[in-house]
Amino acid sequence: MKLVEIYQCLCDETRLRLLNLLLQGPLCVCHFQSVLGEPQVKISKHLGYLKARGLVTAKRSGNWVIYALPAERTRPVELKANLACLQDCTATHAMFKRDLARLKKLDLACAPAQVASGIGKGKGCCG
Amino acid sequence: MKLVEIYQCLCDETRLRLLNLLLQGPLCVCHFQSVLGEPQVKISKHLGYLKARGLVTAKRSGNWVIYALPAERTRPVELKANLACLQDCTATHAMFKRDLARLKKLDLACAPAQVASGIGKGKGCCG
DNA sequence: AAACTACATTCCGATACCGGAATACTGTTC
DNA sequence: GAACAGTATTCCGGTATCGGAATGTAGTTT
Repeated sequence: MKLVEIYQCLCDETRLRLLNLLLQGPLCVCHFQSVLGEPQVKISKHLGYLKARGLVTAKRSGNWVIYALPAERTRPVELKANLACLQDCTATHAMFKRDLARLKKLDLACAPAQVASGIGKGKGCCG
Repeated sequence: MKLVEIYQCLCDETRLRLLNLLLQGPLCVCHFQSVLGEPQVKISKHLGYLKARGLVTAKRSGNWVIYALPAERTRPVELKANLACLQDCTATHAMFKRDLARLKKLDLACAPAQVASGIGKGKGCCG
């Protein structure tokens, strides 16, 4: 993974918000939609951009697709460093804090553990 | 200074190389040219890009223009964090290390202290 | 003031990115 | 299998960026 490619992923505000949320753990697309309040196509395309460059992974689970940061052990050093830096920087900014607050208010009906156990399937995810 | 604007400055390889060099101290344009081996217009435009966004400062000194990172005390937190992160990341990459090695080999005839004292004026800068 | 050095800007074509509308795809429910 | 939910992709216009050639500008030397 080239350093400049990491920065290319970080140079869009929507992607920064997505990654900021992912620092809390895996999430499905509808969570991003409901937290960011942006249209589905926009979210999906930016997630695709990040995935194509290895900054996130995706796995399908029923109707939903769960996005996550790569496992910590497999993260290149530059990515670790920049994610840590990003977390520091977002911690003090209103928009990012607001996103995290909204995330906590979701019931996370399709959070990975619950999806795996079958809870929430077909019941809708984020209302 | 917005976080995303910092990343927009970091998402080009030439600009990463320029900033990596500036972490060592102020430099004039001809130093960048001779270290990077890139045409003048390319260097100048990227420095202009960084200057327009506040990541570097420029002051003229005779024929030369000296570029520098903003004074440490005036650097926004996000910039400090990202410059530190950048320095960590470049420290282990061949191209960036090679640039630093080349920089050390220059006699720095127009280095700020020497320019201020009049040494080097008109004698050419980087040959 | 003419010639020169160092640097910036303008003009141009090529490419990448961004956002939205519409459509396609995948898996589930009835 | 038809309808549905969640997600991805394609098509499109607008805009930003990038690099190079040519030209412009500021300051210096002679």
